Amino acid sequence: MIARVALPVPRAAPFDYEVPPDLAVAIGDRVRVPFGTRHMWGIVVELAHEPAFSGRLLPIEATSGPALPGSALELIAAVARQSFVGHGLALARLVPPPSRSRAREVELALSPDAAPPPMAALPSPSQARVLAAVAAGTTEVRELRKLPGGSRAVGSLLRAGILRPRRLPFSYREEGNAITLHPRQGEAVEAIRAGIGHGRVYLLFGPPGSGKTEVYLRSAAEGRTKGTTSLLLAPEVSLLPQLWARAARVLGSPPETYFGELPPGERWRTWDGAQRGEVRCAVGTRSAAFLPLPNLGLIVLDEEGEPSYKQEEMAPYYHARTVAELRAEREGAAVVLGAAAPSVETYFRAERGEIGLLPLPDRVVGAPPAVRVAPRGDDVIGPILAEAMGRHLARGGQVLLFINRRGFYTGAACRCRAILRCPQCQIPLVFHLSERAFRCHACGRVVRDPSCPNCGETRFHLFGAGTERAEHEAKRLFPQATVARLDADTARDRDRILSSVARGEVQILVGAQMVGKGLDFPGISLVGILNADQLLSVPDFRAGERTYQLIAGAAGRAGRGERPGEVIVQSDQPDYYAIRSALAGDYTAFYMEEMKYRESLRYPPFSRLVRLIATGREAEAKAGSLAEDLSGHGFEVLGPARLFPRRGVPRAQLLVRGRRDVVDLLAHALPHLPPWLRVDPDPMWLG
DNA sequence: AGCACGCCGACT
DNA sequence: GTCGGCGTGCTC
Repeated sequence: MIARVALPVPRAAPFDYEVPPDLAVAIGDRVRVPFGTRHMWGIVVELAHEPAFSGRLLPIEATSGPALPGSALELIAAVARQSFVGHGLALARLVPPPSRSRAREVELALSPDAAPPPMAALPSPSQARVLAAVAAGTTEVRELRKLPGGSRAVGSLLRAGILRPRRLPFSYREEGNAITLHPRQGEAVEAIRAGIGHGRVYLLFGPPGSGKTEVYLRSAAEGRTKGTTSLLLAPEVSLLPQLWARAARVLGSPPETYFGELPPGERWRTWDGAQRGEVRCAVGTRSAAFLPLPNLGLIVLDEEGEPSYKQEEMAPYYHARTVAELRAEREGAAVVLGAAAPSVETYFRAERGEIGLLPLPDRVVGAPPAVRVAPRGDDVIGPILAEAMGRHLARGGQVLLFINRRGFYTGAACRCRAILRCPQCQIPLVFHLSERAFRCHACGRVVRDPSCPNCGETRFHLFGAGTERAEHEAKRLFPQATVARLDADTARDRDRILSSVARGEVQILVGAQMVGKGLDFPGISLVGILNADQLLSVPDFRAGERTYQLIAGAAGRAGRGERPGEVIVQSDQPDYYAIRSALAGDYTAFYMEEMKYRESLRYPPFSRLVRLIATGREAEAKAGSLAEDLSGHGFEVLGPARLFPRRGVPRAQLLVRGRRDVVDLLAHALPHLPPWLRVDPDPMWLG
């Protein structure tokens, strides 16, 4: 018997190995094979009787059992093809390696009113200390081990079943109360229910507070009665706790979780549970789109326009939406794309009837917020916003301040007009107060005592504002208020920060990207968007769309409870269409203007773009000759354009513009990618 | 992706 | 003389 094994090497085709007679190997199994001078783990993609390779075959050495089912194998093969990556490499990056999950947190296994443990399990003094600490709220195993005799006691208490690993990654809880559906919500659930098993795709289009989440969850519950499984995706880990808690309420049992930063053991546990058919519902971020749930009935992408659904840092480049739609085609799952501000491409498809449009016109949670614009001026928090903050805080409301940059000052300029840049990446350095140092947001380099590369000056004019400066200003203006900051730098405390916001212990929350999305805190009555203009300063064809999404999304956080909401957008260009229509909450007005712009410059959805990135020495020259080559084959090529170097390595890019089939045509024209070239179909950003 | 093989510059 | 630079090419 011959097994074809996909290995994590650039080449697309699998390698043939002999299956030893005493080894049981199936398609989708992870196997260890000799490869050149070393050994590698790969995945069996095919079994055959005759080898396709004429040389001598080596035997498979070992197997660690099923890594994924055949359907997921084919799905990943399709994604690998579209992103010009070898099947084995894509598998290695998308399928988690088997890993034992070690308990990081524990909880008491017994409810307080349960029967006491039998005599044999009576705790020793050190066990008693551990139990007392757990009862007092210490759940981290690392902490418990520090107690006298703690290391051993935790182990024996786990073995005895008195403690158990805490599986639920979030402490956030939501009080359960049944919600009656609005008629339009009911119609949407009914439509989605009919699409389960038929691979239909829907845009669930409704303003913030129109009850989209309830529709997703009721649809998942409908699927459950039909015996199908569901996958609920959110664009950001910070949105998972609430989605998880609400899913647990509506579905009656907590869903599984899956996202990139999950500890390896937990990731594997969810993945393996899914392929064994033990998972009926999972929540996660974009990588969860690949979870091999059998009998998949529903995939939801909440806030489908969010760019974080696209993997763009590392190959394989994929969009969770296209993965979901591939699964709709192959597995019959219904796909629900939920958004208040959908991507222009998706709304275009809905308008043309390519996908179903399910509108939810009315807000069912709270009243629409009053939205005002205020000049930005020189203040981080201008007088109009400050006045409103004082007013809302005095009435016991919570305030959310949104700013799209991290750090304290976002730039430093020398007398000689030079801007302080990262010596490796060439992008402007950002001053962080927490470290009293400059940081490069591309490579993470920390620069403590910079000097101007031009004139040697060591003093700089610092300008611009990020989350740290906004936090500082909020504390200065309202010293009696508790201010918290949530951005990538404080993300490891995300759970704690969000819980204290939910409990009302935080009056002012300052945040970047991650707070602008679907967070649902009834106590937040005022949202301030500190610098709406900064959003537009990105020279990119999606800048308008992004501006609309961020303003509409942040505004949607206001007034979800009893108190009427208020939104203040600081901008010096309030008449720019993306800002004007976002202030009015009028997506279709934005869409019409945006479509004129996209059509005039033939940007998506009026074309399809593919981004080709060359890296290494002579990147620009190589990209240039590739451009000539592709033009000669009839492709419309833009560029080459030089990019900021990555880790000191020069980069250049080309854009290829074409019709729907441009990716297939390119794949034909570039059967063997040189190692210095990456291909990113349908890029989110062009820079 | 690694790692070996291979052919040209400065060193004990 | 050789130690080592990293340019090509192969791994079932």
